[in-house]
Amino acid sequence: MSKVATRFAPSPTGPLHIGGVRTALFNWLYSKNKKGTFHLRIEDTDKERSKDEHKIQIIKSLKWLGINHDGEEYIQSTKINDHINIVNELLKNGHAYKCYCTTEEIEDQKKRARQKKLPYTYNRKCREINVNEIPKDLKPVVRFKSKVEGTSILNDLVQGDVKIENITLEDFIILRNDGTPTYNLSATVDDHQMHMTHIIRGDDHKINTFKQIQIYLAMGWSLPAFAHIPLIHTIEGKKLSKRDNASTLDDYSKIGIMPDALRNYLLRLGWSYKDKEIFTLDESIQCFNLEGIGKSPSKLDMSRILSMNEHYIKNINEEELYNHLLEYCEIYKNKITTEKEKKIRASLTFLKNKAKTLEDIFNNAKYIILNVVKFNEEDLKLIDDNAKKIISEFNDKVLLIDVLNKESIELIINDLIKKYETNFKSVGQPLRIALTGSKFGPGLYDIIISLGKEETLARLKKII
RNA sequence: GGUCCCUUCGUCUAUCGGUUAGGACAGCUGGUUUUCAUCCUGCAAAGGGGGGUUCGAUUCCCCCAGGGACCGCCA
Repeated sequence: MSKVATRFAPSPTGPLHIGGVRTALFNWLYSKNKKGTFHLRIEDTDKERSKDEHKIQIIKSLKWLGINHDGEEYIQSTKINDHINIVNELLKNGHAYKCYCTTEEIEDQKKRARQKKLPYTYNRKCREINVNEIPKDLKPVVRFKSKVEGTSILNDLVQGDVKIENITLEDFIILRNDGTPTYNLSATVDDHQMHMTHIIRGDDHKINTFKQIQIYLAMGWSLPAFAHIPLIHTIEGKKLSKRDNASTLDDYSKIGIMPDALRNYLLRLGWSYKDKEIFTLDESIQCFNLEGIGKSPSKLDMSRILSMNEHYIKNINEEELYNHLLEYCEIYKNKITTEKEKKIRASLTFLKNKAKTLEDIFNNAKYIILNVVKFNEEDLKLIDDNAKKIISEFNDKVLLIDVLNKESIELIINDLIKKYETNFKSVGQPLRIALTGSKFGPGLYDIIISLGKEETLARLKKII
């Protein structure tokens, strides 16, 4: 048994979406579990739609998630000559033929089939074309001579044995009339030349697999194993498409989802290992297997992504969390300056307890990160004359104490509550607004301590 | 329409013929609490329908229904 080799083969015609990421993840995990290799192939043969920026985005996305490919990226467009050579061989050994039917002709047949409500397959007209019937002025396409009789069986590693009548497979085109090879041919040749042992891909490729197996057979190549994983559906139950919202990795990183959390979520979407929910990267490699992949499609559930992220926020060490936050804020929010760093680090323990995302942490920490406190009218109204009096008195008392800690602040607050015969809210809320510009956020004592005496007094002064 | 796949709480899933059908997320209670949360109690919530096989089916087989994928000179 040769060493396991898997690949992920996206086309750079759009940003990589979450379904593709999961396919990549499964391929990567499988190969790593088997101590094999994982490769990245860029299928950029659609010159019209392939964009370099998408290629870059794909590689960046995989890297962000911690998926690294072995070896160089395999660029499909550089192998076109190899593909064409195989087409010629297929032509030579009688497994393919030139087809002179025009697009108009084919379209017409399709239309007629639709009207009669019959399934359309190419009528194989050019299979046995006479030499003198060949139109001189037409450039032919090359079609693969599919089997007409018998049944093909795919021993799928996820779905089990899948049978199909060969007659339902049409003589698919392997070379266009402009001389370029098509997907099924190129992918097969590449997989063979890359020595892939396991092809793990979306369920939507199943028919392609039957076509591709025929090419392997015609060339006398040994077959890789195939596994078709169920697709991810939207909440409406439809295949995830590039047009769907929130389906690229960037959409998730933008709201402060961390790569490990998304990786863990994606792992458990359509795959299970008893009741285990949380997998470190190493554990996921250790535990991953094809048997655990479910057969039915699964729906994307944002609240689970969020709660997974929350779990990681609360459980990874704070050094690591801080680094994630630093990077996140720099890219999407406001950069955390070095002088703020100390304060943020010291406050992370309470900041993170109120957060599901890095964005939540940022929002909770805004009063530290931003230099200016922004107020809104509504909240400002809550600081009435009476409140100002309390704030002013609080200010005076803070001025007198040396050590600002929970006990000393609590003492002052409690005194004020007693003196004004009121409750915590009417003392705490105006103070909170004065200091942070918000009714919500971390605990008041935490806010004051994190700000420090000097900054606290400075902010209070602006209100009173 | 043809071919293929799928079907357990709202969602992700466990169960590999015998269970009070388990867990997680979301939901709803109650408690702690300094706003908002966290945290801790608890509750509710599922085998699409019909036939078989079997002493016994969520589990095996068949049919039906529902959902999905594919049906490009895109990949």
